[in-house]
Amino acid sequence: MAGSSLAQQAYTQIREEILRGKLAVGDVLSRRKLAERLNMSFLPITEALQRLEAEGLVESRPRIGTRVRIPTQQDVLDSYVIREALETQAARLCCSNITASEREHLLKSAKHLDDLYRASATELEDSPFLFSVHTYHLRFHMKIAEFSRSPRLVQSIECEQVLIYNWLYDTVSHRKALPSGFHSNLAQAICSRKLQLADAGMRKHVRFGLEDVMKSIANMEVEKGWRLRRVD
Amino acid sequence: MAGSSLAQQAYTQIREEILRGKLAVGDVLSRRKLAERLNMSFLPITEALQRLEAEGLVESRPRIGTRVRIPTQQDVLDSYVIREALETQAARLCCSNITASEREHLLKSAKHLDDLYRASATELEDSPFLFSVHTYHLRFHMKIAEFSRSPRLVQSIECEQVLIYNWLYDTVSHRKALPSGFHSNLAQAICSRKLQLADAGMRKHVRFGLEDVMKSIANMEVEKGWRLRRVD
DNA sequence: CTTTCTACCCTGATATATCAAATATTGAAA
DNA sequence: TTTCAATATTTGATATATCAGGGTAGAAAG
Repeated sequence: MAGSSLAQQAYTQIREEILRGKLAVGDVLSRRKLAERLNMSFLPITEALQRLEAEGLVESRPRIGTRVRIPTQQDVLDSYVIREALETQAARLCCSNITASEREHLLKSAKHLDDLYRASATELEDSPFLFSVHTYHLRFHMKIAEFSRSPRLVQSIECEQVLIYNWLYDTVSHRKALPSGFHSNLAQAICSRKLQLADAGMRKHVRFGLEDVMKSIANMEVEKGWRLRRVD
Repeated sequence: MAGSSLAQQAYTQIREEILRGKLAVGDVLSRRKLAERLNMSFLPITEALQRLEAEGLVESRPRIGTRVRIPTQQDVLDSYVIREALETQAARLCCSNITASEREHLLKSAKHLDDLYRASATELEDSPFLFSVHTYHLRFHMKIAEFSRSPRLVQSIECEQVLIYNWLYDTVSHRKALPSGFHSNLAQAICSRKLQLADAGMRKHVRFGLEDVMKSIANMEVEKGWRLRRVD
């Protein structure tokens, strides 16, 4: 980290703060303030924000300002479409290429994940335990992507995942209990050696919960205009 | 165009030159030379190159140089994996959402495209006619994406398409004749209202020809190191 | 003639300065 | 008190300057 470029450091830092919720949706990001806070000139900051904008985490308008992106219903819908496309592909390739030991690992992880979710049913909404479950869940999905043996696919999924996925964690997820064996069933479908099963299993998995998220987005009242009121 | 930012102009210009082959694979891109040629400082150039790097069209190493990206076999393989993921998703959604008039349009385009390919069988490798066929082919695929009614999906496919797709045009494509009714069959599968048919049809379509491309890449002897010999 | 090493040059990275556009603020006029 | 226009401020965009890392050519040594 210390050896990487300033732009890289800024990117990592800002992204982390957005994902952790330290910077909330709609928050204004002043390049100069950030530069001062991160102790660098605002050029590396600009580069970092350009990358984040390309990834869809922030949005900016020329000579007006930059803010953490406010996702629309269409954004979330689109995100799920892409996720479904990429993750079903990962499931297919994983199904074809997975080794015996990886298969064992995946099945075990799925079982563990289901147990975690069952245990977390009684937890409070913002407990650290829930966050760890969430992290584990993400890792489970990335594991499937890795077993597909397509580095680029892993990268694409990673990029899509964090966009809305992490955001929905804060707003709605875990509201409804998951079906029993939710992840175990998926893992078994993937390990079945049958492409159709793997494909259908993942498709169902991704689509689950989409409606809830859509509803919560609709209820969320956010400033859609560009009134970037200064924060002092 | 004249009203857009310098960075945007640079991006469009450089990208165009890469896609048109004016800048060949492996060519060195000097930010300062580009800045002078495009009549701007090298900051907008830097921003443009960063975007192109994120999209995978160029690659750069700190304090060494930037060049038009040299795709590896793995790159091409990965590109096809992503394309298959995104385009089958487009085919599925298109299958579900297409209107009667759009269906008619799609079927007609497919027929026309098949005719074009049949007519182009006797053309020379680098004829302008072949390029127009290629362009029409691309438009056919984007039409399917549009009919899926997911703007983001269109955008993602657009981004993936140009990367390698256009490149392979120059190196190998059209070497082998396409099966008769290649595109008409795809269009019919998509218009069948049956998801499985649409999915399978597109999957087959995308995979066709992958092997040829892979072979031609293997034979291509390019400098893989970073010997960025100056061009005067 | 070949190998080694050093000085020079080019590269991307970063800092600082300036600009024009758009917003926010203020204060005078109604 | 309200309206509105002039001004101050902030923003992203761009230009220019400087820096340190790495490559290259050519001198020096074998």
